[in-house]
Amino acid sequence: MNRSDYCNAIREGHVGQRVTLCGWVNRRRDHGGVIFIDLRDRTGLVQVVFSPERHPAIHRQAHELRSEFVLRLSGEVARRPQETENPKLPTGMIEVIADQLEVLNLAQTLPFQLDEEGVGESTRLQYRFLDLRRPEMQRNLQFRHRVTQSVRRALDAEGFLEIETPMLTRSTPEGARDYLVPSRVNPGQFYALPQSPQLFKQLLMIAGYDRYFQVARCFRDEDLRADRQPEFTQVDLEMSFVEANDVMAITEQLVGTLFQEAMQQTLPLPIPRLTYAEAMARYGLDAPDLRIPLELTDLTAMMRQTGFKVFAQAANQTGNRGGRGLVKALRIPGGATLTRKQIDEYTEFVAIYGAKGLAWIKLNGPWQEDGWQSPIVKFFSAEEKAAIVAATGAQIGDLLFFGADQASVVNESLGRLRVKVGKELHLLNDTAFSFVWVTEFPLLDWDNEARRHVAVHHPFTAPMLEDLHGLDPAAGLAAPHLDEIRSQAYDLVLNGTEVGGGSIRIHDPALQQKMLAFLGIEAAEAEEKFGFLLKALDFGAPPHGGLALGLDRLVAILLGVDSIRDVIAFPKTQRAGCLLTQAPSAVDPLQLRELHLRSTHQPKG
RNA sequence: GGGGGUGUAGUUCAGUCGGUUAGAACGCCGGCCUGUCAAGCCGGAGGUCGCGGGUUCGAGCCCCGUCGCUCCCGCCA
Repeated sequence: MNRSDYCNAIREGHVGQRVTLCGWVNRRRDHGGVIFIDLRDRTGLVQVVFSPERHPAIHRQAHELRSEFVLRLSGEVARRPQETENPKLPTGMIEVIADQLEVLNLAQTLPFQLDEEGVGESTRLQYRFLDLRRPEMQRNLQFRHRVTQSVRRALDAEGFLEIETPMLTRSTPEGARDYLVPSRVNPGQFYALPQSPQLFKQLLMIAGYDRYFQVARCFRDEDLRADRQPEFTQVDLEMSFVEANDVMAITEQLVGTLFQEAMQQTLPLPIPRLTYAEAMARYGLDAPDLRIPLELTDLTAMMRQTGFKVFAQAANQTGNRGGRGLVKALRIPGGATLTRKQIDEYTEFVAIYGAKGLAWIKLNGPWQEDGWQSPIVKFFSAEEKAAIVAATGAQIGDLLFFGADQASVVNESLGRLRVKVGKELHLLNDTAFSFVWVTEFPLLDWDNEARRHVAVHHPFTAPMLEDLHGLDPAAGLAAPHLDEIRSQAYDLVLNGTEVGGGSIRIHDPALQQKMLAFLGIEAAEAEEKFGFLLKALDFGAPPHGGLALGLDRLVAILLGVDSIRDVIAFPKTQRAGCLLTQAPSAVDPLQLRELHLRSTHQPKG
């Protein structure tokens, strides 16, 4: 007696047929006489009827059924009697009249009801195997499967080869903290779990595989967020003999295919592009949410001479990139209706990002000077007011927020404020999914703690060659124009979240050496840590580049769920623990000894 | 490392100014019930108020510490 159909497959066309179904008791409705069971499997529900007249023995057995018992049953599919159809169920026109019933397993009362909303996440994670039975989680993981399969089909069709790379690899400097694995065979030595397959995919290009992809697990030992797990999945791809445009075109085709196949939607292509500089100027963030029709206005030039010291000081502050001063405005159309309390809340909000305050002007109108309501308006001349209006396009009824500080603080605080206000005032346009490419990222960033430059993307990212012209690493690391070099790196942004990123890589060994020199990595150190890659570059490395999509984030956004934990079968908590298995855990001292390890941890006592 | 939120029945929550025996809904158990689909009606059981300490005649409530979960900053692409 094997299963003939999934529960949700039964339709009116089956009426009169015998079916055999397997599944869980979703709900029991025992009328004393007739008993109804909703039988559930991963596809959905079907109503099963136990009739005391037609099958008395089976009916008596059905009294003993409880929620989540596992059943196999057979019966005839029947059209439901008139007036008892349930239009809310896809199977609501029919029911199965059970004539055979086998209880495959019993179930204790569940620690939570599967159909209850808002069950605490701790409980759900502790009993994840039950949580995953819920239709919402079934939907999420089944959708994720469709996305993954769609990726495989699309890339296979474009000639990409799926190749696996090692999980036990070597620790490399730069980037995130590694998860380490001690080597038993090599005392005192450690593998690292890969932060990404970056170096291996470059080696595959050098090896001539030309187009590679992998649905790759990546590991980073950093603090968690709603969209960050210690292990996560990337759709990782790399191509030879390409430029940035080629990688972006393939990615757009890939995303377009998965929208068609998994979302049944046609994604408008091509995806619009912004340069990093433009994104920062207009939106303050390198991952702008273009659904929000608000933009920042740069007032720095016009504020150099103002009598308002806070603005003048910021406007005249010099420095590299994020360190220079900036004065910017964010215009909120109709924002004059915001209350003082709301403005105070926004002031607290921007403080999170280092803003020391949040200046504002309400344009109450009618248009005249005393229509301006603001603690700072008294500092501005009539000319300055006119210039502010002209630059921002402010109209009566609007509110202007201002940021004046070093550039990184102004951009981040106003950029985040733009998103928050846009969402809270429901200013989003009706595009459900808004993709944008952000291109021409800076190559290097200054790390104040380490007192050296670090790669914004990673050390193998190719610079834009025109920016490199005439630049000499021997000129020293403090050379101010190092900050001006752009890279051939690009991020894919969806609804204000980075869902992918990549670059054209350096294939010229000399340029790669120069790059490492920019980063303050000595030749000997480079040889020790990246020697295998440097050597490979000497043996006929083709031009190549690629990209990685954050699958967890992408799937979460497409499903409209707030946390990537809801699209991962067995996620970890914010403390990087698993409530189901209790990982991580202490281990037997013998295991440690085999690994040549001793813990220095002192338990609190 | 830092800031915010939170923890009361199996679950989701309420619990007044510190004052009698800590409540509700759902779930669970028992009974009744032949067309329900959040079935219905009647009855019942169920509590280490996260944990530890303190203040008090008296603590779910106040104070200190601690643990878990969560959001954010730092960190991380």
